Amino acid sequence: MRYDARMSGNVEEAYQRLFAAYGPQHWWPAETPFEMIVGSVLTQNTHWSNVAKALENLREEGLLDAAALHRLPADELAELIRPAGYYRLKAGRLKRLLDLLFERFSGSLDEMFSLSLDDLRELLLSVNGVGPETADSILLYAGEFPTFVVDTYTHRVFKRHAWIEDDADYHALKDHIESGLERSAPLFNEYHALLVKVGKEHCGPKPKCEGCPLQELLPPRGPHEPAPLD
DNA sequence: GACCAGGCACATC
DNA sequence: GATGTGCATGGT
Repeated sequence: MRYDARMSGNVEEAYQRLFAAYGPQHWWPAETPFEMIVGSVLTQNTHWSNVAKALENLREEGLLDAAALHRLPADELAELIRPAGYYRLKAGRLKRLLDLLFERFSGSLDEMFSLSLDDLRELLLSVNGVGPETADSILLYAGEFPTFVVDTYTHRVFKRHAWIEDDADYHALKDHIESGLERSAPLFNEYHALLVKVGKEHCGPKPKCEGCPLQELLPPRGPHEPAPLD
């Protein structure tokens, strides 16, 4: 996704610099929309390498399939996703999400994704264990809806640079980013991936600003002064 | 061994 | 409404 002249503000400037520095990220590493839905839950507060192990366990058992996973008892699911951590919690969350898929949409992802963005977002959020980031991940990465996924890295990058107030919550940051960009699923996908990339390399709990593509975007409080967060 | 990671719900004040 | 806590594995 290349820079588009209609984008504006530091949101766009940051994207432009990140894309120039890192190029397309080809996110995310799941093969099907259903796998992305499962991954969205498994990756809650968890490194993707652990999620990949859990997904591989499911793949080996032929369980990366909505109907098959829906039939699997929660305790068996828990054991298979153990490498992803919080495995009992996440097994329950996945089962509740699958219950919704089958009770409301006969197990059809196409039918589920035929809802409007706002309606489906609200529905996903009604599932216990699906919060704003998980809902937006499902909508963007599996459903290809133009909704921005705000994660820990997004918060850190935007607050460290003082591009948004320190107390900005999920939706404040989401609205800020969405309003500064063309509303496009491929663009939101790429931007989120780039923020994770720069987050891992430069904007973790301990900032490593040397060589950061965002270093020249000077915030009011001074270059890369860590914001009082975390 | 401590620290961290593509969160979320629930308890308590 | 804000703040604290449990959930758990695996890599650095």
